[in-house]
Amino acid sequence: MPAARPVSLADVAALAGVSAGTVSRVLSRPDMISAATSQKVLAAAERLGYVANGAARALALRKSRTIGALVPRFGSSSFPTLVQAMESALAAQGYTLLLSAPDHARAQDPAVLRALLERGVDAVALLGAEQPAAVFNMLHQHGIPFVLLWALASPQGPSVGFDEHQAAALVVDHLADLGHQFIGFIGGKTSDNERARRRFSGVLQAMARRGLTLCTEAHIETEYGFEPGFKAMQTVLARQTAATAMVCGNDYLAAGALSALDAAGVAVPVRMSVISFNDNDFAPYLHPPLTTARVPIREMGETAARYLLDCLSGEPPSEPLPLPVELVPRRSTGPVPASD
Amino acid sequence: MPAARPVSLADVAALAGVSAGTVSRVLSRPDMISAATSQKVLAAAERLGYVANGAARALALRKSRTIGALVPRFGSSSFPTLVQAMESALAAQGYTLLLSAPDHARAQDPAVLRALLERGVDAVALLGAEQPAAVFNMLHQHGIPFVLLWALASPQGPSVGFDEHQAAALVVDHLADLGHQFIGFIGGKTSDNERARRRFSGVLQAMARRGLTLCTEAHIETEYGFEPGFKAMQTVLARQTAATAMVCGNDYLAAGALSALDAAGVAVPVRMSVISFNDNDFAPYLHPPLTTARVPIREMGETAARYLLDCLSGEPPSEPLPLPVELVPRRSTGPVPASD
DNA sequence: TTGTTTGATGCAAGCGCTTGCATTTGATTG
DNA sequence: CAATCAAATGCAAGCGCTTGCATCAAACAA
Repeated sequence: MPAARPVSLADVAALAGVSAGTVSRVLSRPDMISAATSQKVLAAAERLGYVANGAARALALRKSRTIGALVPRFGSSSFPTLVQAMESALAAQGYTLLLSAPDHARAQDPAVLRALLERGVDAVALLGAEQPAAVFNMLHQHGIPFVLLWALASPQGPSVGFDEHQAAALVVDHLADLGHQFIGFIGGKTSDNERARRRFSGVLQAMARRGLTLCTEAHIETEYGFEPGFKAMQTVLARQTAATAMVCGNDYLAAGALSALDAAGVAVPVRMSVISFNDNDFAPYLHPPLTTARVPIREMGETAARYLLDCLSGEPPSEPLPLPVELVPRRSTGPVPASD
Repeated sequence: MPAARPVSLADVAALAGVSAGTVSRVLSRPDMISAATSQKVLAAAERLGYVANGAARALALRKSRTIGALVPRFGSSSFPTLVQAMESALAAQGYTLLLSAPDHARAQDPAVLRALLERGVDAVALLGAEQPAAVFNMLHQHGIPFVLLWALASPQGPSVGFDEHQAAALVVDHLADLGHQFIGFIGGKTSDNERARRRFSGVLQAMARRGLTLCTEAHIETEYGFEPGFKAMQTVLARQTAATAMVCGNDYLAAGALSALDAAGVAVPVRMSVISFNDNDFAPYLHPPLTTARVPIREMGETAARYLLDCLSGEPPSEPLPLPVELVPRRSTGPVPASD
């Protein structure tokens, strides 16, 4: 039997024989109230199955203990991990994560942010530093704390991320140290993905620093994902390039590539090395286990949460430091094949 | 310069020279208002950068256009896909998903549901049919629509899911048809996972129906995940069982198992077949590509969203039908090896 | 012209909770 | 015993939005 009208503070107050104000205080500042009354009130609340009305509280308090996260669709990517880490860290402080996961097309739409603000979030986390001006305006106008995820030292605002160049250097140096000179790259679309763009330019720079150049025949831009990685690798194979190593933009692409290599009977790493970025959970279980630059995904989520929480508690948080990246050498990379 | 006080309806009204009520109507029932006033109001709102206060609206309307989802931590599993599908379907109708992802220990804690209710969700989706009575009580008392995910025709309430027995039959029949008689099983902990339990019993029943029995030597229960799958397979291998096929509780376990088999030099499917459930995105890219029973994960999310939305729009939704499962044969299964 | 009708707006009462301030009560002190 | 004080509680004013009802002004009919 659905309650006709949900139990309100006033109901509890009536049952306990006190005023609504008192009930409110029992619930939020128990030390202000005598033990005896507290008991009564708590008992009444319990008996009635009272559940506070968050909207009313948010209205009165002008805050909601809710944090908005604006992270594009996380079909095949590392975002779920990131999101979960945030959610987890926030929940520990009694905050809730309001998740907004627009598809790619709407990810940059200020209307999405607006929807989040309407829900009354106290702070928001956005993926990436490249947001339309309208977004930053709205944020500032509302005087709401925010943080940019997977970005580094952005002039746009506080960001939590890691050094893409460092990650790229890890990857390229590893290959260079193994003697590879002809290196290909399968990456995400630089045209519509800020992260893919930074990753690519990082790799390019790292190669330049080691006196290497990209094997343009073996360079493909595609969507992120297993299938695209598979296809891209097939294409590269068909081109019979000189590349002895492929760096992939992320582990999804790499997994696809490894699969294509396997299907084509190309031994990894004997005839071709494969390396990538992120170290997603499946990386150690590929064939062969994938060498990859571990990127601090979980840590980004946690750091972002902590930063926002600090903002809200009035502490003066300093901009989060870049998080560490690290090469995880596994068996998909090896010395350059003896030239035949 | 953060606005001292956020722009309110009244501010817009003042600027536009109308009453607050009118502004409200312009925003929600535009057809009630003359075009001229609408223009003025909209312009004023625009100029002020007005963003509605959702708490106030929720308070006045007694609904929030927010749906709560209670899904345990989704570290390594299919839940992100499910959640995203829901989010996506809800967003299309202007609803927001409020995600609550407690860790395993708290997943059953009624306090978590309570938190969701406090946030004023209009409906909620829960993972699994086995919830504490307190949870169902709270739901009923609040007269809030809810749906059970990944459950089937539960007496507890409306559920969206698929037939585990059918899925198990698909898997077992496939193996039986290939001539396997000695079959092992690596599954999740039946003691604390309702889904693992159903999966296991489904497999058992399907085997019985085909006159097969579980190779108990090759039966291991463990956590879900790559690593546990890897370890479990190693254990099975060490036991030198007669099993010629392993069914795994999900693709994560199977991927770990395949990796262990590969490391041990056991050819798949020549010397051992591996099959599992779910058809996660990485399944086609394992070595070898994994035969698995595809389970309607995305569809469950969408169906749940639709069901809840129907409830809220006052339509009399019928309990969702079981969704289809399907075997996806790939290369990790093959005929039983010639006995040596 | 005057009485009707109708569409467009204004008014004001909540929605349930928090909180500053006033009040009450019992304890404490001179 | 009266005066003083502190702790505990009640009161009531919002928080920003929606909406039923009253009002008002054109537009129309008579």
